[in-house]
Amino acid sequence: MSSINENLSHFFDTAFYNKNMSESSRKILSDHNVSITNPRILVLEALMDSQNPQTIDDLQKKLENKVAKSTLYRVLGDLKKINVLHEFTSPDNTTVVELLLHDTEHHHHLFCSDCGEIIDVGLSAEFEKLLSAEIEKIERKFNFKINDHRVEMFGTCTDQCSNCK
Amino acid sequence: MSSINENLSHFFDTAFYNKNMSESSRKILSDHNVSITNPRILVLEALMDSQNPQTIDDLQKKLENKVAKSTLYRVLGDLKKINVLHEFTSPDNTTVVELLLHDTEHHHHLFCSDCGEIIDVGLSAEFEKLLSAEIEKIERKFNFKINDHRVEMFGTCTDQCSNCK
DNA sequence: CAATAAATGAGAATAAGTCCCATTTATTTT
DNA sequence: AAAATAAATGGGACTTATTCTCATTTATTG
Repeated sequence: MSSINENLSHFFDTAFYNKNMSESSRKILSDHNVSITNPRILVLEALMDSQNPQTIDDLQKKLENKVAKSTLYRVLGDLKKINVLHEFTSPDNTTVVELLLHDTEHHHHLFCSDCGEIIDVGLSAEFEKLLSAEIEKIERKFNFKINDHRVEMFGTCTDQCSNCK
Repeated sequence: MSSINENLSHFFDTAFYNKNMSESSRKILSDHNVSITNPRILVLEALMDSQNPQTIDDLQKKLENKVAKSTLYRVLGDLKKINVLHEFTSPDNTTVVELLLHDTEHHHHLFCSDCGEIIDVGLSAEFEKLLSAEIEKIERKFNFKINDHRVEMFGTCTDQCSNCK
């Protein structure tokens, strides 16, 4: 319905992942040889609850003290280690975190300075090709091996934050 | 000599800005109706000392306690307010800061995960045009007004960090 | 040059994130 | 399936970056 979900629907096998979040949390853990514990399942469920990046505070609220702060940070670290979690910082310097469920979901971020919302954005395949070419030039110029990139876009939603929930 | 300086030389009117850093610091302040004080001049000089983004720690070392920590943060805030300073966060979650001396110096960042260095990178004018077009599509799709963007590239320098000083 | 306003220094306060260790939970072995 | 072993957790102490407070100093204005 919303353009956000529409835009990102290809990132999820929705039928699978939404059916039973506990089940898919377990699958993520076992697929990566990480032991299945209650706190890990709860954190994964909280992460799955939203497709866009969330703050640590968002997560803590959802978890309602069912997971200790130290455990939350530890679990997030575990998920980063197995590459299912991406952590970055918003323009107002808040740490945000998002699940990466497939390697295919390369995307970028759109930041609203009014409401703070962060929206995942895919760019066209043609543009990504041009960007890759440009990045190859940079690799040669600076003698770098570049293994990832991201385009950040900063602005404001123009109609009463309709995109921002 | 280094490819970094060569790449960024157009960002600076070197003859002017390097001649007398104290003079140009004063000019920056008076141009923006900010009162000229010693701490502000010292911080601006420390910022001018490097063309690439620096950590707060770098600055504190250069300033050798000639400026109080609270004042340093306050001055950085002042400089952000008048839009001559850009603050962002590196992938390892360190706050970095760089002077923006002209509006013309739109650029992007290349992060080395080996040595932590951050390098300013300009992309070709043709590519920037294509990127703008792509961003306009995003504006329409999400009903956003986008006023800035940045491409972040992540990788490692391949020959013993020759680029990284 | 005096009066007023603004900026600074030093350290206390806050907040995000990490660390430690005794207890609990998962896994492996028998 | 129970015991033994290994791993994970909770809770709070600790660390570190940044902000805040306020008495003093420095700049600006009349």
